[in-house]
Amino acid sequence: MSAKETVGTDYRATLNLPKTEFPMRAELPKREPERVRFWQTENIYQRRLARNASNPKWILHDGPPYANGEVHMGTFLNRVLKDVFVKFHLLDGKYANFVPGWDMHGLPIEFETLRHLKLDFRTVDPIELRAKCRERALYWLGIQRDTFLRLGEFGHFERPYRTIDKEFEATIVETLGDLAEAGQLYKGLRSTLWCIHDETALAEAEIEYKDRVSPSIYVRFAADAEQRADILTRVGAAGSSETLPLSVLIWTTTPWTLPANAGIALKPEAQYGVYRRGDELLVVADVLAGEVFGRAPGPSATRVGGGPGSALVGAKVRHPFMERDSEIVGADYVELDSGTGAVHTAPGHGADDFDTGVKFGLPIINPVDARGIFTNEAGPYAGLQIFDANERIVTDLAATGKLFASEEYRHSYPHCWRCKNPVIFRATSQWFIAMDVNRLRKRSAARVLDVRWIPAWGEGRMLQMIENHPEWCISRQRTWGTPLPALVCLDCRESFIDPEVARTAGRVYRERGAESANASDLWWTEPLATFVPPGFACPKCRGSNLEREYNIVDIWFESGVTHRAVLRPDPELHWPADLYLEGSDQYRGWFRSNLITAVATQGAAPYKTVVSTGWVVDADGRAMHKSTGNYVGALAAINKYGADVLRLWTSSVDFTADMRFGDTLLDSIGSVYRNLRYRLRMLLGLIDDLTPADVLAREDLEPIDRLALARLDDLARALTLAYEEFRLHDVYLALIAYDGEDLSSFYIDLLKDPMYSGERAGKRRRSAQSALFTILRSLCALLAPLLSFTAEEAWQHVPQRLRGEAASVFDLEMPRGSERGTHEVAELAMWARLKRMRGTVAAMEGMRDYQLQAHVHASAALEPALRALGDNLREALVVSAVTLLVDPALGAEAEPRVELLPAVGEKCTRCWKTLPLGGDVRHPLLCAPCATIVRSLLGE
RNA sequence: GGGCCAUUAGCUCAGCUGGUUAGAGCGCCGUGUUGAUAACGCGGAGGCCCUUGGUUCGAGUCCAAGAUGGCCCA
Repeated sequence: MSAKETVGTDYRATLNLPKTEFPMRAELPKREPERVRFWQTENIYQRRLARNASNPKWILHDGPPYANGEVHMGTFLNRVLKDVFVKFHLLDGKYANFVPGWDMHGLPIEFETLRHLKLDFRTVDPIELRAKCRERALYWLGIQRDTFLRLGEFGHFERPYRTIDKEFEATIVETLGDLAEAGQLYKGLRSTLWCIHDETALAEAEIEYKDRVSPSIYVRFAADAEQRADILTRVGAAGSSETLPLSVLIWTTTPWTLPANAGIALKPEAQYGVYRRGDELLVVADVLAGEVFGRAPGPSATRVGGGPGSALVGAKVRHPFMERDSEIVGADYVELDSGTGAVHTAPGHGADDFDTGVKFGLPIINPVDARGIFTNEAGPYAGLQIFDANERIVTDLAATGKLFASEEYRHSYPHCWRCKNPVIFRATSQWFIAMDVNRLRKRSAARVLDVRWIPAWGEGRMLQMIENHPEWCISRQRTWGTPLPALVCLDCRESFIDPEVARTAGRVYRERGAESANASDLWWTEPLATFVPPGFACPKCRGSNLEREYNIVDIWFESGVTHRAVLRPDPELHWPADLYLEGSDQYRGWFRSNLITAVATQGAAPYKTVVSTGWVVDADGRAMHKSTGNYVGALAAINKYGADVLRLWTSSVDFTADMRFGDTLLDSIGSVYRNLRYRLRMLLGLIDDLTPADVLAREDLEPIDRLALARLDDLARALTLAYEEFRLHDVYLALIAYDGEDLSSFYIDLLKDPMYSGERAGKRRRSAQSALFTILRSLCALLAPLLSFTAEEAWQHVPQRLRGEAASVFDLEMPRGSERGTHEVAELAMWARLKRMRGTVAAMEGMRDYQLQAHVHASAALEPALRALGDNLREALVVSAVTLLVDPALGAEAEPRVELLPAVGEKCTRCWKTLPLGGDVRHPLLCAPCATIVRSLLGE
C-alpha cells in the first residue's frame, strides 16, 4: 500500500479486509482427487494411527462388500458412515484401526466369470475356473477400492482382509471343525432347485421363469372303509351314505411328482365339504366345489357334511397307485383361487411341500435321480424319465378310475437359465448347522441382549431373526468357494466332517496355500492322505475306503466368520468389535451369521454395538434398480456433485430410515455446503495476518471473544457427543445452527468493524483473531470426519506458521469442550442474551446499525456484567454508541431493554460509524480513532 | 400373505416422558447492503402433523384399523 493512494477520501486501503487464497468455488470433482493423493502419499491415516498407538482401541469391523459390480449409492452411504465414525475416533485420539474387507467367493462371481469368459461349467476344470473367478473378483475389488478411496475413506487398504486369502479359507474350515466337534453340524435333506439336463443344483439367481404347458389333472385319493368312517365322523356326516366310496380330490400340474406323494395339504381355516355326486363322495373346498365339479360331466352334487380344514388334519386316505397312505395336513399357503383346496404334497419335490413334510413328519420320498430318471422307489414307473412319465401316469390314473378330470394348463414355470430346460424341485442331501443342538438358538438370542442396537428396534428384529430362522444350510454344489472338509465312506455311504481333518485342511491352507492360485485348490489337487491321517476309519462302519466331498461352503458362512478370521488373530484389533455398521438387510445376513458362529465358538456376541441403516431410494421414494432406470452409481454421483456434498447429504438425512436421493435434493444440500464453505473462507480471510506470537491466551481475550469460545466449547461438546452416539443428523443440525446463527449472523458480523477498521496489530484485533483461529481450528477438526475434503482444504489454507505440527487436518485433536460448570452456563447465557439484543437492533426498520445508538436498560443485577463487557457491548449490538442504564423496575433476570435512538454525529468515511468528525484537520471525514490509525499508517 | 420400519411446510429434518399461536436449514418472495458480493444481513409467505376410529379435560405425540413406500421373508 502506498501512503499517497490513501490521501483524499478513499480510505479503503487502510482497512484490514479479509484475504485468503481459499477459493470461493469448490470445484469438488476436480480438486478432491488432489486431497486423496495428499492423504495417500503422506500416509496421513497411518501416521495419525501410529501417534494414537498407545491409546485405547476403537475397532469398527468392516462388513465385507461383495466383490462383484460397481459401487452403488447404498454402499456409498455405508462407506461414508463407517469412515465418518472411524475418523471421529481417530481425531479423538483413539487407536481407530480400520481394516476393510471383501467377500469374494460365491455363485454371483462364478456366474459372472462363466458368462464373461463364455465358459461352460461342465467342461471347465474346477481349478482353472477357480483361478478365473479369483481374477474376476480381484478385478472388482480394485474397482470398488478405488471408489472407496475416491470418496475419502481412511483405512488399511494396503492390507485388506479377503475371504479368498489362505488364512481366511483356513479359518473357515477350522471353524467348521470346531462346530463339528461340538456336534453342531449334521447332514440332512433339503429341497433344492435341480436341472436334470445339467445335473446340478441351481440357485434362485440361476432360474428364469417362462410359460410352459403342463397337464392339469384332478385326482381321486380314495379312502378305505376305516378311513372313510373317520373322515365322515370328522365332518359330522357319520351315518350318511356310508356305503358310497369317498375320495379327497387333489389338483396338480406335475403328475410325475405323484409317486412321491406323502400327504394332502388343506387350509386349516377354510371350509371343506363332503359332496355326494352320483355314486361317490368327494371332498373339496366349499368355495371351489362348483368350479371343480364343472370340469367333469356328471350329475349335480349335494353337500352331505363339512367342516374346517383343521378338522380333517390327521385323517388319511390311500395313495392312488402306491401301496401306502397319504396323510391330510394343514398348511397356510394353500390358496383357494384354483384347484380343489386340497394340495398334493410331495415333500421330496417342493420347498413348501418339504417344509410341511418336515413339520408333520411325512416321509420325504425322493424317487428321482440326478438325471431325472425314476428310481425303484417309484414303483411301476422306475426307469422312466420324469417328464416322459407324465403321460403314462395320467393314462394309468384314467384306467384305474382315479382321474376325475384332465386338461392342459399354461403357467409360469422355472427354467434353467443355462440350458433353458424346465427344472424340478428335488430333495438333496445338504450340510446344516443345528440351531437347537447345545441350545445354540437360545444362547444366541440371549446374547442379542448384550448388544447395543441402533436404532433400538434392531434388538427385537434380531431376536426374531434368531428365533424364527430355520436350520442354516451351509453346503453348496458349486466350484467358487471354500470346500467343506467333509469325507464320505465309500463302503457305507456315511458322510461326515471330522474335526481333525478340518483342522488339518486349515493347517495345509495356511502352510502351503501359496502353492496354487487359491489355497483351497489343494482340496482338489492334493492326495487324500494330505488331509487324512494313516489308519483313519469311517466313524460308522470303520471302513477305510474314504473319499472327499466337493461341496463348497455357503458364502454367508464365510462372511459369518470374519470376526474370527480378522479380529481375533490381529493384535492391532480386538474381539469383540466396538461396532458393526450395515444396512438393515443384514439382520438376516451378516449380523446374524456373525452372531451365530461367535456364540457357537466363543460363547459371546462379536460386537458391542450394531448400527443399521435404511435404504437409499430415488427422489420419489422408490427403490433404485438398474432395470427401472432410476439407479445411480456412486462414482457418477461423486463426479457430478463431489464427494463432500454427498458426504454432507448422508448427515442431512436420518440414515436409520429410507433416504431419498435426487438432483433437487442434492442441489439444496449444495447450498448448505456453500454456506459452510463461505464461512470457513471468511474465517481464513480474517486470520490471514495472524502469527503465533500474536495469539493471546484465552484469559487475556476481550470479554466477547471469551464468550464466543464458550459457545464454541458448547458446540464441541454437542458435536462430539453426537458423533460418539452415531447421531450424525444431530451433528448436521447443530453445525448448521452454529454456523448460521452464531458465527455468520452474529459473531463475524459484529467483528467486522473491529477487524476492518481497528488497529491492525492492536489488542482488540489480535484478541478477535485469536478466538477466530481457535474457532477455525476447532471447526476444521469437528468437520473433518464428515467434510474431510473441505476441512483439509481449509486447513491447508491456514498460514503455515499457524498450522504448526499439524500438516493435515487429521493431525488435529478433536476439541471436546470443557466441563460445563456454573461459569460456562453464565457465559452461554450472556452470549445468548447478546444475540437476542443484537436481534432487536437488526430487525429495526428504517434506520440501521451504525445510524443508531442504543440505551440499554438493564436490571441492577445484570448491569455489572454488561458493564464489564466494555466496548464489546456496543460491538455486539453493532451500533455507534451505547449508554448503559439501570432500570430498578426490572427483575434480576429480566431481559435488558434496548432502546434505539439516532446516533449523534456523522458517518465516518472509513469505519462508517456515526461519530463526531473533524477532530483532525488533515482528515476531516474521519472519526477520532480512524484518524489516529490513518495518521499512524501514513507516518504522519 | 407375515414380521419390522417410515409417513410433520415445495425439499431435508427437529419436535424428550401427551399441555398454551408446531420449529430449523435449503428453496421461494420482499428488502437492506455493496468492505464475506456467483456472497452477507433483515423480514415474509408457506403445515386437514398420511387417513379413519378410539383413550383423555387435552394427541403431531398413546392405542387400533387402513393407505402409501421400504427392508426381510413366504
